[in-house]
Amino acid sequence: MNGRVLSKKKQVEQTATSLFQQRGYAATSMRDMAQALGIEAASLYSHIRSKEEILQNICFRMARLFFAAQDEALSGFTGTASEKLSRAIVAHIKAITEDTSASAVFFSEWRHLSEPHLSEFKEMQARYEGTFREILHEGLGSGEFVDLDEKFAMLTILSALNWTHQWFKPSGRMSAEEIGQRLADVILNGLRKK
Amino acid sequence: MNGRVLSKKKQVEQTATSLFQQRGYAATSMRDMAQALGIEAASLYSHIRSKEEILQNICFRMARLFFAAQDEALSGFTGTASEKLSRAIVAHIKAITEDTSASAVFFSEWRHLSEPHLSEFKEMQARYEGTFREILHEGLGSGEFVDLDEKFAMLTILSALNWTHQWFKPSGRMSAEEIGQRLADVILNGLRKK
DNA sequence: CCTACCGATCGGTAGG
DNA sequence: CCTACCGATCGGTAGG
Repeated sequence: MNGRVLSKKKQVEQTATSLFQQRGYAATSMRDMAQALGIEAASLYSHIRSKEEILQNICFRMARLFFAAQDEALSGFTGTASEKLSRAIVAHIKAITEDTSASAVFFSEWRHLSEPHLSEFKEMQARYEGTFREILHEGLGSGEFVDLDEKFAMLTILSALNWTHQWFKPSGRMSAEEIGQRLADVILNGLRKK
Repeated sequence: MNGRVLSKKKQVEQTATSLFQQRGYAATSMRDMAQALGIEAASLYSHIRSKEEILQNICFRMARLFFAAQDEALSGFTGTASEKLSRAIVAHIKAITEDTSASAVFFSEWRHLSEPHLSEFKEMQARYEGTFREILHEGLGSGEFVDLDEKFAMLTILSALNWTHQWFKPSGRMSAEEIGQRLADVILNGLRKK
């Protein structure tokens, strides 16, 4: 166990993340995972308790990443709603790019969580989105933003951001921060040149 | 068979669409569908050839809807890139709102298509997205749009549009056309008041 | 980490 | 549209 070699449990989770991303949680069998790792299906249970436990770990670890990035970007920050929105967007992209595969699973597979995890997950999601809604509310109240339905705008912004995981390559020309800044810029100012 | 009663085959497809949307294709069993329809699983095969055939019908029917709306909006139309983009966006939203459940399945479950349908689907998807890319290319060349990566911008715009199926209610205050226009407006001009 | 195995469930067919 | 049933595969356990 050192920094260069992942623990077997981490290896299992990483392999599972990749397969869940490619085929979806329901369509990935324990035997698929075992084969990808070169072991027998039954051996997986030395490292994990159940298939769903892996999904839980992926989803809640990503949720923590999103909250940590958001908190860091906003706690103690005072500024206009535009500035806050911009910081929240950059933080969101930063969290996505930290693990694009886990993000894909987080966004698409959480519905396969069982109770009580499903309810807990939805609660966290609502809380996270709430921060965006508050920023939009502030900007609408101050007359900084154009007249828009808060929830409508929040969902549209987040869905625009959430496909970043599909094409982000850590080896690409732009850093996560640069991509986040450009996205924030287009969301605030639009595609059309002034 | 008249206009008021759906054929049994259409009933099966509609029930399947709803279940695929809620639980995903892989997690929906033929027995789930049968139960929702009040018949035995084996009886489904009087109306459909296989589970995947249903998915194929949903995905390719939606694809035809998207193309038809796009063609109607753009064929023979001459105008600025902004105007074209706006029309393409309204058409896209119109197609989504015609069947939000089928749209959800179209967007999320197409990866479960088998060959050769999967390749055909991807080809159509690339062709459809290509129209958006061309419009962006035109607007970038003419200096109408701010400097952006074409593919990046195309994917971001479409992902912002594609969550409309999540919250659109035909009974809501805004029509599909109005929603499309507002989305086009925000994409072109941004959230920030000028 | 393996062999051996469990009961449940899967998509689908035969024959009416 | 049903009963009866098929072989394959599922997540998971016992015991080493």
